[in-house]
Amino acid sequence: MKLMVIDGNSIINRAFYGVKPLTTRDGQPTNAVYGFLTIVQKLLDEEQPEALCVTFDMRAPTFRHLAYEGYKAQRKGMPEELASQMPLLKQVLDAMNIPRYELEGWEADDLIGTIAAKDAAAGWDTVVVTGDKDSLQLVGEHTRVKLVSTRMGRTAAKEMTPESFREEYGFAPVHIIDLKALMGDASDNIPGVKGVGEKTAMALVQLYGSIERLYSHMPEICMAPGVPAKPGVVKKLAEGERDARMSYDLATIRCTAPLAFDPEENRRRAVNAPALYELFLKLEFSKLIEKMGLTPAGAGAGGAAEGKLKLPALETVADQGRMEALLEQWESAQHVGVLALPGLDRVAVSWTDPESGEGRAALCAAERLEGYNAMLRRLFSQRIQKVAHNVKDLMRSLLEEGIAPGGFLFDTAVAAYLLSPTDGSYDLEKLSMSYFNREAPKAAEYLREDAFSPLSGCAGAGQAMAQHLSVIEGLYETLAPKLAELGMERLYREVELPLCLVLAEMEQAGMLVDRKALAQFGVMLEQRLKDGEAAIYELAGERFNINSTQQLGHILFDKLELPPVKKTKTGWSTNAEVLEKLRGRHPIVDAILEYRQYAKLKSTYVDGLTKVIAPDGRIHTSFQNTVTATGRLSSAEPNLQNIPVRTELGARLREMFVAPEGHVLVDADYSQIELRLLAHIAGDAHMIGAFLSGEDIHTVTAAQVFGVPAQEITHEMRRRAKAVNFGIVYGISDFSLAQDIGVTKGEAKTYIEKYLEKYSGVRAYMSGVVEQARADGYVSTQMGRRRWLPELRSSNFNLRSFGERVALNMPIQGTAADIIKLAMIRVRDSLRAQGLSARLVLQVHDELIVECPQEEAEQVKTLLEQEMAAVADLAVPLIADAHEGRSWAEAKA
DNA sequence: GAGATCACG
DNA sequence: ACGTACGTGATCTCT
Repeated sequence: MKLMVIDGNSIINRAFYGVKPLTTRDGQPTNAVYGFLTIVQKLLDEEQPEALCVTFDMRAPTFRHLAYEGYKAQRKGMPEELASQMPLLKQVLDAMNIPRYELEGWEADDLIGTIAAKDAAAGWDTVVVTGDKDSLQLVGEHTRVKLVSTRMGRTAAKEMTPESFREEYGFAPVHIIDLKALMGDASDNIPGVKGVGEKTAMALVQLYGSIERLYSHMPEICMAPGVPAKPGVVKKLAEGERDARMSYDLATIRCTAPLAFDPEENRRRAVNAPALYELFLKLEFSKLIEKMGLTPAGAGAGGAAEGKLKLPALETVADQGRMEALLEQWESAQHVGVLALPGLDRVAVSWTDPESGEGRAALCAAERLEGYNAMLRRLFSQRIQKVAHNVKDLMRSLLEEGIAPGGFLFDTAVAAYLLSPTDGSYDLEKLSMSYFNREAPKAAEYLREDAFSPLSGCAGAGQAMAQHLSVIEGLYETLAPKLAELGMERLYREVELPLCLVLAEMEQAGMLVDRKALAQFGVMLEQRLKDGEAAIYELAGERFNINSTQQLGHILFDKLELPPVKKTKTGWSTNAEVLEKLRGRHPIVDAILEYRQYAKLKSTYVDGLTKVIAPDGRIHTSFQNTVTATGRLSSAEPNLQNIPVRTELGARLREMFVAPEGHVLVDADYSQIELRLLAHIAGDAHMIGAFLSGEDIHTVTAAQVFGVPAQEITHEMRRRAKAVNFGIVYGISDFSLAQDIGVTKGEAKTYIEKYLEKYSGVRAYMSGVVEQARADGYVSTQMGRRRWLPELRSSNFNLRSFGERVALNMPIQGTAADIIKLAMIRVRDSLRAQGLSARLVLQVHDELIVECPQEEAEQVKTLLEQEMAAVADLAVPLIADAHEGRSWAEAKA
């Protein structure tokens, strides 16, 4: 029989510092509780103990629990974000029917020791789970310790048995008390013997074991082999004997706490599911609810928060007459909800019955209805106001069917994204849970291949669509007022929503690819890869998988004995930066760098892109408008926003993106948009002046930083100034700047100081925006886009620093994103208004690409430059430059 | 599924 | 005393 006892305080601490901040909607931190449950679940799976309990300290956490967080944490005691989670954890444990023990005046350690002792007496084994090395003294025949550590959100547990302990320390576990008696433990207020440190103490304990034996052998000590021959060790030991004995007592875990404990009473029990469900709802642990299959008490009874969702009565539209009647109702309804399958074979519509006020829904299927296509045209015209989830995708489907989309009133996915852009995903199941505490079926219910096949009984699929429509309706009611409340209505109505159509059109347009040229390029790369591979095997003296960083590391650092430069979590780093440093030490390094370049180009670009060329010879990316934390778009399947350009060979890929016969590509990009926005937002007079003068900003900055006239700026000085400019926008540190441009930390620091001295408005902005963000809990762009920053209130230094850098960067990157989004809408509308057949095909953050007939090129260039520049009225000029070419490579120049 | 690497702004 | 720049997506290896 085996009992697992968890050191509650220690593990919740590890969880708190190891798991990124997580809060409920109203700001209650929950990361420590969540992390605790994850850690415990993992260990339970591993150990499968018959019994389980948790111990807690009955007073403020001891210093040692916080010791690894540094003295600041010690001094202040437990941070509020953690303290507030303690009662929550206890509630969760109670709901899970896991016994917990705490005793006035006794530390968790002592309780654990007592429990282990009672287990042993009852013939049970004990597994102690803690993050705290002090407990190692308990390790014995019937007691193991699992030492838990968390790094970067990953938990690892190291198992300590008498054998593994002895292997690591060279003495029996119980002598860890003697070790502490000698060396002390500052974090635990154990003095130890003055003048004896870890080295001496280890040697002595390995030699003598207990201090008892040590003191009885005092005279021989100075001659003993292995003991550091420090003069006066004997004297110090003699003088410190009292301290040693006192420390011994302090370090000893007391296994005699007055605790009524019987392992039998701690056998694992089923959780109290309704209670746990309520609690997890409160904590917004929807994933855990799902994983544990929890359901509310008396399912269907309905809690208070569920009132917002009403399941509409569903009908299946059977004939054209009924459809006609419905369309009329929808046209006079204030709004309807729509949910369509990707191919538009089926569409479900929800609305409120004007007479009864009841929720209704109708399901229309292409296969069953004559005039289905005409119905779609009417449903998706301006005359019916529609609320949908992921409007862009729906519009794309419509465009593919040749139907002009109109009358879109609200997009629940985009709204949820604007309200909280860092949530990762916004599927209806998740939103239903987080906004209404209500489970929704998985979209797969109706997206499955056979969802509506007569064999599988399609009633379930229709019901699932109806349920999702009820979530869409509920979200519309809930999110629309929230957007207004947070001042994002205009951003929503004038940017995000109209952008959906622009993006849908761009996706549908796609970019033409020169398939043959791409294939040829691939053949050339293939050959170089083959040659490179052979050369590398030759230089290494063996064949191995060059793509495996592990195997490559072995070759470079073990076999060829090159000096490792940097570590990763799993071994020695072999990235380009490292290899660059090893250049010249062995010819294999250059060969690998080259090989890597070819491999990347071949697999990601040549092969990757070839795979996704559509039958029309074009590549249709998907623009994601609910992904980034700053408001930028992203591009996926394939990503067309990271096509190579920085190296000559890579840039050849852009020759493969071409315009059709008689057409050209026009590429227009903003000049230094982020730095211009920094100047504008910070209101920095000098930087504004620099932009107004029209000089090269990096050269001007170099002149400022290095204190020499602009004419005397060298290439290297400009390069460094450019790095400082970028660094500032990212929330710079001297260390990283030094790393980036290859100077010492001191020099980097001087550059930054000089920079901020000259651009004092920037300095003021940097401190101001962080301070404001701390007060508000968020940062925002000029158009009101928001990013919440719970990190700023974290007591974890790294997280807090990250929050500060984000606070600096997001308003700049985000405003640039807002600007180009607005520009896209204006450009698209102007192209139409001017009757041009030119169309937008790509956006790459500060760059727009238009495909147009050759004869429209001049007009399009002017239009792009003007519209893009006119979007924002800044304290500095906003400039866009356009070029044309037969390929993207040509047009970029 | 996570980590390492590398492509872009 | 901390660890080291913002924002993405794709591919490959390895568990």
